[in-house]
Amino acid sequence: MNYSVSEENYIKAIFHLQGEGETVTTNALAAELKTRPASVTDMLKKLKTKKLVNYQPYHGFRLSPEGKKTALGIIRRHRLWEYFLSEKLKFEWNEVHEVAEHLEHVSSRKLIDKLEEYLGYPKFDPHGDPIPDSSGKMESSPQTMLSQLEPTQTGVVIQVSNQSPALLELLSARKIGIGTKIELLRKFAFDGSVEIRIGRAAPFIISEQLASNLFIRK
Amino acid sequence: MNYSVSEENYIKAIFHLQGEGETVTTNALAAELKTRPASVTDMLKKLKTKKLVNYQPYHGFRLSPEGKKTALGIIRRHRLWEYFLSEKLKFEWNEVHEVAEHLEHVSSRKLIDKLEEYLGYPKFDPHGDPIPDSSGKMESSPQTMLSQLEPTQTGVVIQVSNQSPALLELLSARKIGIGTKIELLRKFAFDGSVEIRIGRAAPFIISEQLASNLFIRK
DNA sequence: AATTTTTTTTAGATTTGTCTAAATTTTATT
DNA sequence: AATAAAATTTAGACAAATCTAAAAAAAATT
Repeated sequence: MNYSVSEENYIKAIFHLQGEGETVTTNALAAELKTRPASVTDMLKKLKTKKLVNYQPYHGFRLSPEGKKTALGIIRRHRLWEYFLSEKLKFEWNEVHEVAEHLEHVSSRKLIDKLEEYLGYPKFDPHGDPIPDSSGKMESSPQTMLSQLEPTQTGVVIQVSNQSPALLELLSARKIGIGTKIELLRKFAFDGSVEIRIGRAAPFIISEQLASNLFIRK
Repeated sequence: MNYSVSEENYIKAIFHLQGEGETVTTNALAAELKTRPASVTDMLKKLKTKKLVNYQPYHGFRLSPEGKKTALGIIRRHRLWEYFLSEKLKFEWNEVHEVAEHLEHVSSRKLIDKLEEYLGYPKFDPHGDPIPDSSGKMESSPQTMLSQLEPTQTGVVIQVSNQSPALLELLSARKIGIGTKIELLRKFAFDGSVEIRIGRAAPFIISEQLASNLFIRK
């Protein structure tokens, strides 16, 4: 019922990699966790005996129902702390992830439930990712890619596709964050780049790659 | 500069045991940490190479200046979290300690400084213990034992001498906590017990032992 | 279908923190 | 001062989590 920090990190990483239906490979998980494939094999044997993964040697793995439930619990803790850091402690949007990586492993059930209550039962973290409730359910944010907006439509950023430092750095420089209202002015067919405007500031152009990593709600 | 959870627990325990001028013994520390004397010896060798303790085999030890600074940092984190849990998340007074034991090991400097700011720079935790500031300084609460009050004097509980579950349980049953206003009515010379009254409730008698573990401000 | 390449697992070592049992040192007692 | 008792350290073992290097299995290529 209670897992080590290391086990929790493996469970969380498998959850992120497995998505809807994919099986996860040893190498992929090793890359994700910046560890060695041999270490992954070792840990998977342990997680298998604990019935948290369905693992067949040489043929990849996915989380068991129990493993998935555990993963959602860890993600719940992570995202609630991110919300707390951002909303209450006024951390910058791109600083919360690293600190939450540590806080998420404090596994008091009561702590997390009371924290959630204190925060007012938020449904999304500062990156726009949904926060699972105490039973593991979460909203699937109805989202559109910015690049799919039509010219002169306006939307609010509700999510970014991932939290790589490179992306966060660029967003920070562009002054784009969750909640930012963006108006799409033109689309350039040549390279897919789009011209946007934020508030009354001067319009500017962002790459197709960036535009398709920003999810918005109209 | 950054220590493991285990190292931090040793440092904190040594700090509590060494008080003003005492040298700490291997057995005392083993008892405090619920571990074996041999384990303590092992860890002390490590802490010595890291220059956190002054340790002479067979002759006890105390924290070095660097070790003391580290201890105060850990205690600062612990007490700020206790304050947060009690004040913001509405934990019961006697529940905060255990959760804070885990939170205290999340060592982001920025997290703690921002938490302190958010909490309004509290000077005492819910047990009445002073919270070190970011440089390690803390107030030494000017305190009197309840048992030293004279009849009909009144005081406010500002600290309890320790946080043993047994004491906290008794205080909880007696409905006594930090901030409770107590009027001392009589002292019984035979066994040192004292009759007290809280607000307008019926007076009752507490043991000398309990009375001398409650620190009050007049 | 055979061979090469890639992926994954195994075998054995390492680090951290713990333990038990035995040896050593210090302290207390006669 | 000698001896007994208590405290402490050493020696050697173990579990968790990691690693490197080698072996084995699967996938890709010829």
